Amino acid sequence: MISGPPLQQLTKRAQFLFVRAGFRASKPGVLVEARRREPSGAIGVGFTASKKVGGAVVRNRAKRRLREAARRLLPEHGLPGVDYVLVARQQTPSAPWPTLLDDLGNALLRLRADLEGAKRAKAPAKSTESD
RNA sequence: CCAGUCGGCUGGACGGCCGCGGGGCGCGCAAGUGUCUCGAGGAAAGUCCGGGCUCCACGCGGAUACGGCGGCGGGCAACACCCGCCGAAAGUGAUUUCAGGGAUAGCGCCACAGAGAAUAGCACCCGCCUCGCUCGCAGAGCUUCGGCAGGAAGGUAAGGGUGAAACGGUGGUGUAAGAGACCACCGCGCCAACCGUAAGGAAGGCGGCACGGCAAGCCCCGCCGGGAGCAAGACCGAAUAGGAGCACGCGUCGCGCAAGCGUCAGGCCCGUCCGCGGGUUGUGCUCGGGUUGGUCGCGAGAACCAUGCGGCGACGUAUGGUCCAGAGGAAUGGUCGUCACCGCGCAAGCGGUACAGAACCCGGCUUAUAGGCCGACUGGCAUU
RNA sequence: UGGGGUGUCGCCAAGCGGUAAGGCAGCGGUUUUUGGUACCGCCAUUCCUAGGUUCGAAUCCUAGCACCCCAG
Repeated sequence: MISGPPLQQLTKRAQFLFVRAGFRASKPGVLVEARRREPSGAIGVGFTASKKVGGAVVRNRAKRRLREAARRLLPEHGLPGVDYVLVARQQTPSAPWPTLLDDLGNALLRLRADLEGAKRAKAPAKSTESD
């Protein structure tokens, strides 16, 4: 595996709510939220699936697929010091595997652009932490 | 062979690559890492019952209230579960279903229709019969003298009609017409030889029609139930938080008798651009409570498998063998290929493979479930 | 884990054993030159689902489904 920044799992409700206030990118297979926690360090990642996705078996399956996809793509496309939350959608358990990987990859690229743009814009005026 | 009834089992297989949780062992100061091994279900579900376990309450026993259960016998740790039997109902049958105690303990309800709906009422529904009746009406009823019509009188409840249900049914005797008034059978009620542990069955006898339904309406009878739940509960456990006790001490200045308050100094903590700012404070020791957090509770048991024995069966028992998930955002997977099964298609091929995820643990119930397999039995047809 | 509640027309709802009120909306008509208003009429055959009790069930009982709320 490519050695990137270490992954760290988000577990607390407060951590999820923190990320919820950040950027988000929606694809048919997955909804990704991201917010910078610190300038550098571990990549935080959390997974969630609501009851809308299905029963317990289906939700577990969705989270397993997202976890596997994140394990492959996040060290390469994720930014250090940023927390990501992957939210399962209704197509997550049934979508073809390459499609799911594409969706996650595109979402991560989009968020990388958003995060870096915000960093530049935020540099002069430090106090404006909107969105 | 066709149709059906009941019971039981199963719930995809193999391989490549990359991974996950628990445990053992090795290496390592540690972080880790290598290796071996184990790793979801018949319903893990719904949370509807019964228990174990833990804490709380409680002198013992009983009663009331409330809730649950309700044929009999057995099984079980226990049960609302299971087995066998009895009764009732449905089906040609195998078989299935049943909250299946009490309606002379009492109260309540029975709409509409109908004459009448519950200590029966009796007669003003249509009727039937008798008649000593012919009053009233415009008609001193009409008449072929046989009767007909009417009725406000009497008898009757058989027939029709209403209703879910109408106070026994069918046939006969009887009668003016009728009526359990009487008779036979059936039904009903009471008693009952005998059989059965019992629920219950029942030969037979007696009575003489008298006792409608609803208790998943209130209720009565019998039996059962103390409450909460693993977020139970136990242990560990910081500081500038904060409680109690003991010993020591009582810094500077101001006010004050003192307690105390303010101030400065000192100690400690936080932030820091290292200038300082903010907070807090007698010192030491001991004890107890306790938030975040951590550990335990947590899986060798009403356990599973095989065989024998007892029992119709549920089940019990003996011997031998096995160790079998245990997290805390929650593991047992992701992906690719081959095969199996099903559907579509001439074919190549394409699509699909159920319901569903342990969270303290057991015994049941209920509900969901693609497909496949096995056994027992019933009815029909054909053949021998 | 424990406890409580709701489900009736497209929407809001009454009804608590005896033929399913009412309002809004909708449809048709009358009035009006037209629209609005007003008036009249129509609109529930599975009362969330499946069984059962009863002569009779939206109502009573049992099981299930969906949704909501409360406590820790």
